[in-house]
Amino acid sequence: MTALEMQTRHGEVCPLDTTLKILVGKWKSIILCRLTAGELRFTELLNTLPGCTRRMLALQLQELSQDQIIIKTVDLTASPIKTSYRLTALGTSLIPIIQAMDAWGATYIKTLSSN
Amino acid sequence: MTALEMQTRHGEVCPLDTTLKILVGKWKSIILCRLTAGELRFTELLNTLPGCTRRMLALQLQELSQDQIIIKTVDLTASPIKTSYRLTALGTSLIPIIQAMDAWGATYIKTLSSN
DNA sequence: CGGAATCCAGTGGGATACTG
DNA sequence: CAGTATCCCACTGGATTCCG
Repeated sequence: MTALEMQTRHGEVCPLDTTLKILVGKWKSIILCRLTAGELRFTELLNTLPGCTRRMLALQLQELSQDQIIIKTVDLTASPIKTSYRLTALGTSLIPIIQAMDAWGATYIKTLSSN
Repeated sequence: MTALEMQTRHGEVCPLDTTLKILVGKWKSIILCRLTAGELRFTELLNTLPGCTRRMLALQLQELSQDQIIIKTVDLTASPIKTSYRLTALGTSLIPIIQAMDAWGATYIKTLSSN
């Protein structure tokens, strides 16, 4: 089920929650950070995520795809088959927010660390 | 445990994840929306959150307090005792991000609904 | 009034193994 | 190479009850 379906199914829809549901997941935020730089292959992505298993990466990519934040393209002419992932227009429109949250988090960490 | 402790405990710290951990919780985003308008009492807050139990509200407020996003003040001279919650400076600095995410979510919902 | 304690169900995510 | 399938555990959040 997509994040939007999860929301609309139960009464009230808070747009803020919709956005949060899309971003939340063990590896989603960092995947989004990576894809901000451009298209990546499954294994390339995996290699930039130490500690992430293929299963988890596949799951998180699947959810982001269903929410139309990223898109997957498969090159069948290649051998072995190559699959690539990149941000959609919707995903790209999230970048400023991601950057703002990343910056806020960095400030937050510095503030609380200096106590 | 605070969101920051959760992060720093396990190796890598992604500031974006720190921010997300703070915002995620069944009622946190909507609580933050409410407190943006100003200070509120426990019961006042509860009344604006249909479906939220006292236990859940108390839990979410506790976590937000530990993360220093909101602050709780208790008026012992009143009878019955009154407790109020309001945003801290850190919490206030989150408002633009919250508004941006809310706006993005609204656009997202409209975009996907018109398919 | 504003919680805390206890119990319980659903789910996110880890380990491992298998596949087109 | 790029995934699925299974099993399992820990944690989030719900229901209910009790307390200062």
